Amino acid sequence: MAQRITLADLAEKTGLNISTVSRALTRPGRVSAETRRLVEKVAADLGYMGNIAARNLSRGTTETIMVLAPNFTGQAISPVFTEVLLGVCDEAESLGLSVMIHSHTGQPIPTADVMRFLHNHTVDGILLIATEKWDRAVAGHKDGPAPPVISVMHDLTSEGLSSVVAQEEEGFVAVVDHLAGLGHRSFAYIAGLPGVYHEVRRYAAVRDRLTALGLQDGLVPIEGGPFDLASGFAAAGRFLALDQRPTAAICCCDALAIGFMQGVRQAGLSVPDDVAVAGYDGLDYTAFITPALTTAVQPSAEIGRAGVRMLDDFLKGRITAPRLVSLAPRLAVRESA
Amino acid sequence: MAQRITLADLAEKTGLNISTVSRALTRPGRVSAETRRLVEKVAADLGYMGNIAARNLSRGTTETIMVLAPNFTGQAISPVFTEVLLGVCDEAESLGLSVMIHSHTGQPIPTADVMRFLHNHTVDGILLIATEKWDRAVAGHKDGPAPPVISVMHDLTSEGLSSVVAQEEEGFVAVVDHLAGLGHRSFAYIAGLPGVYHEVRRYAAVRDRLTALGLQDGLVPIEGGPFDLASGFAAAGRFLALDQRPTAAICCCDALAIGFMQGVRQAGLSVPDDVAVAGYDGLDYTAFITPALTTAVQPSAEIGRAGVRMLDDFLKGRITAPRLVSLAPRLAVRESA
DNA sequence: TTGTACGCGTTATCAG
DNA sequence: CTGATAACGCGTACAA
Repeated sequence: MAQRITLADLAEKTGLNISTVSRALTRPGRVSAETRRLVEKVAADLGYMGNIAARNLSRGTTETIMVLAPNFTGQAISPVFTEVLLGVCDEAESLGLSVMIHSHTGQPIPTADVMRFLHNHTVDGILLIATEKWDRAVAGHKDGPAPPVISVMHDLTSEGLSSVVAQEEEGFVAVVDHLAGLGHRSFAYIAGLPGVYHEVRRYAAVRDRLTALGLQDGLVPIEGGPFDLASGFAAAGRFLALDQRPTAAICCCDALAIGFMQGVRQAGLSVPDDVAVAGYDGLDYTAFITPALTTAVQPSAEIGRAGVRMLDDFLKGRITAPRLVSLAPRLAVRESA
Repeated sequence: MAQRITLADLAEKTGLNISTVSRALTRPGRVSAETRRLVEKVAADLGYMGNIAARNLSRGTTETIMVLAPNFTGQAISPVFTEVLLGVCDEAESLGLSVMIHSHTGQPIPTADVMRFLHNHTVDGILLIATEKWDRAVAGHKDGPAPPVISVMHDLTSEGLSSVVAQEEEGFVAVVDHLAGLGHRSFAYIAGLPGVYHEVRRYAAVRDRLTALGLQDGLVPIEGGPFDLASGFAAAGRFLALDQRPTAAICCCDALAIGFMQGVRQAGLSVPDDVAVAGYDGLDYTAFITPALTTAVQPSAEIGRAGVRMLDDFLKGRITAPRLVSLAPRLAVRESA
């Protein structure tokens, strides 16, 4: 590679001191207009590009954030994460931040390994996506201030981490209300992975809302599994085997819903006539299948954006105490329910 | 943050010289077993983590690659890119490479801007995803050796860039043959974005194969658009307006196919009875919709992996001349055709 | 095998 | 406003 041109070269060609050249390039206001123009011209002529590695070392900062995606190296990455990632990249770019992506399979996430990226100056901050657990003790901020780590799609404020999440409960309340409004009185709940944050919260939201409506006796939890299509398909089998089939199915997420619909329809049931189906997430393609899926659309990309903004605020020292931002989903009523 | 511990600290605690400590950590074989253990112990005790920024500067390398995703900041990111990204992260991790992700909206891609990431030592190499154009002249390797840039999902060997692609032609040949084998004699082709690499190649493949079969007169190209669901839906309208509707529709990609199916079915047509539909890509959810989509499944993740391997080989000097790797898709025959 | 000394390219401090 | 100089922390010829 070329990359010979350094500040020293510019200093030589301009006859200025290397420090002046550096200043002219990074704090244009701190030098005379004349010097500035000169430096800029010579820099352009010589094709100066700088050396990020050197800058990082000298400044002690990288202007880079890392996003940690779970199960990325698995069967299929959730389209939801993709959306979040989109928002992350978008916002990061407009804030002048670079983004590094790192996948991890472990749940709970290896906290120490994550902190290492901060300590060894690989990145300035980290965005956790849908991370189940965070141990503030092993992270080393048991009683000290929180590190530049933000949790997205999972409320980790209890561990001292600022978080941005969707109001999942609201989403499921809307789903339940919609279904109840349609006259349904029996509800299957197609579960996600047992014990997992999202699964627990969503089921609780459904159960509580049904209880509030006096409909709790109509709730039939059905084992689902990982948040994917195949699990939904498998759940359909369990649903079909029921003696008394509920007239509505509330799925923990869209992928489960799609798989579920496929399963019941293959068995000859009609959606929504025999069983109404609703999901959660709002994946784009749910609007383009037949029947189009009724689902609570969460602002995934916006969640990513908000996470990056929060991280940036944190890095710039604009916020210091853990904060929680939660964004509202909206119900998209379509054909399936 | 803590991060005080440096090699100098270890040197002090062990009584060894800083360079010995450095060696013990990076070339364990070049020091005595005793020193090595001592250093490792002290390093562990003090919680030494190193400083990546310093290492990068000193070594002149970052052990990081950048993947450039197009249109990432747009409507919806293609699930195909997500798959590729998955493979990239997977392989990069096993090769000890970090990955940075950067989106760009411009087509053609701003070659100079990309080269800058290399010259300023932000990353060691770059993976271009589905990049339409690359100008070797502005990239600065008109007649010199190629830079550490690999193109994925788009053959750019003509511009001197090693590339890894899917055998799209084979995929569409398989689709055409399958449809013809089913007895179809008239074929709608739902196009992608006009002029774009994939669109051009795929249409040509369909047309050529149909011609080879003597069926070229049955080909009816229909305007589609961007590779998304909405474009497919819109294309369905044009298809429906045809005087003589073909009995089969070959779509430039799965998203177009899904949207198209949705459109024709809403109009009361049956798939595959009134019109058989086939796609290309093999998105996972195409198997879980009704009717399940017949499509050519390309090994997207593997393409990402191969791209990273190739880039790594390039960086390690194992390969130097531009190379082309192309992976075969396989036809998944399902319900839609 | 270990130590010395310098280079990597920038930024920042502190005079001038 | 500009210049000299000292970090930044690590890698590595070269010498011992």
